[in-house]
Amino acid sequence: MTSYWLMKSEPEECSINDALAATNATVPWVGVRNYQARNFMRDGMKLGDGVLFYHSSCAEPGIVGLARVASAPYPDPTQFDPKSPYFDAKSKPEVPRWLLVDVQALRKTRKLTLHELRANEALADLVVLRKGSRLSITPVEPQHWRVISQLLGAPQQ
DNA sequence: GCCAACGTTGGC
DNA sequence: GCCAACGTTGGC
Repeated sequence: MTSYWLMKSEPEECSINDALAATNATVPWVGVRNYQARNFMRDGMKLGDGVLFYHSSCAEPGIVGLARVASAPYPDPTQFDPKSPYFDAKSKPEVPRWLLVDVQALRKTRKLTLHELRANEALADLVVLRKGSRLSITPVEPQHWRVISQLLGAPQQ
């Protein structure tokens, strides 16, 4: 059973273009340091799940591409790298605290802005739009996925 | 840069 | 196990 997810990335860290330019258009989703988001990757995600690629912390946040879950969960190597901003001194290699999945970008879409998402009544219950939602990974209900797919339209350059 | 809304930490 | 203090996220 395929599930759907929305994954936030800061475009200065890893934009949809960066992901598409990577080998196999696949990037390890490093840096998740929130237990709830980690648990979505660990317990919820399956290979091939649909992903909405979202740009956050930028001038115009919004969905910018379609992607898919491209690996099983595995330990995030940056937690063990003292030079990484994501280093976690409390995490031991024997018992990794933080996991990630590989994400394969499938295509760029037009930007479906946060403003546009909020304006759409059919998306009123979209998890990422809930008041106070801060998670970088949120589930997307199938009906929301369908609505968003419609809104995204044809592939963009 | 502000700040609301969370999540985490650590003293007790 | 409570909860105050602190840190983080992310839109604006």
